[in-house]
Amino acid sequence: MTQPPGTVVIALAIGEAGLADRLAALLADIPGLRLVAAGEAADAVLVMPGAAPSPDPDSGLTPREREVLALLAEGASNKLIARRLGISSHTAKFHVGSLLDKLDATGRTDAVAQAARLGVIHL
Amino acid sequence: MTQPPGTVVIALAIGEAGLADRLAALLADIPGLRLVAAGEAADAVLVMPGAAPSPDPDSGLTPREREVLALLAEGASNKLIARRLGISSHTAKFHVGSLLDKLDATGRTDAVAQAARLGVIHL
DNA sequence: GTGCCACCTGCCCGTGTGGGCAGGCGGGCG
DNA sequence: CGCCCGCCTGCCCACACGGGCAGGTGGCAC
Repeated sequence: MTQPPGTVVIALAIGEAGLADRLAALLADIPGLRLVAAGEAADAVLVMPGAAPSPDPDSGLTPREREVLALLAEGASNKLIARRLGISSHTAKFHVGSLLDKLDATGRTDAVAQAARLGVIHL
Repeated sequence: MTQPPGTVVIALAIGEAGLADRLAALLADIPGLRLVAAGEAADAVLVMPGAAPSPDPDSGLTPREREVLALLAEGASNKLIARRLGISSHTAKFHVGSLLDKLDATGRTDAVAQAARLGVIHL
């Protein structure tokens, strides 16, 4: 059987049999798209929703704190954060302190690591 | 617009724009299947294959440097690192400095973030 | 009006950080 | 032997950081 040029090959990695069967049936006769065969590489994979990275948890951070956190994750000093956001370094430090409290971190380094672990930021 | 009973809702989590567009187009006109709307839960998610974390690149770090990096990622100070590894804080600082050089980081916070991005450590 | 929240600002102080300088040792290799 | 590498150690210095204290404004809800 010849492969139509430009066909997208999809693998099914769905643990729920009912959903897997329904998806297989729905995708079976779509021109330009087909299910992966054994031993073949797929272009994309259908998985259950829980397998995707969790959405950013809120963590109760204010918008400003999120801005500061993003700059922290770039290794920015308080001075640089202040300059970037157009605020005083004292204010930057204030927000850093709030982040440390909310993320239960011992310092900025720990805050960035913890935020990444929690999925609050993506490095 | 009423929802047809039993429609499968699919979310697209494809980083490659070309592939994402093609999949969106292919899936758009399938009866019994539709793409997820904003703020809506999906039944299944289409992702790129091989989304697993890349293997740890070596990055040319010595064993000691790796030990220090792991402690850095816990937010440890040089003093704490020294105590943990049974060395002087000067030596701990020396290794931190080497890490900054090798990871091309501006400081310890940047080193941890960069190491995580590179897959050298896992947070 | 009051209280809460987010954001802003300044100062003080002790500790931490990063970069520089110096030195050393042991092990492996040519 | 000399060289390289990894690891260790000390000192000096300027700057950064974190925690504490104090103050302020504006917006919003009750």
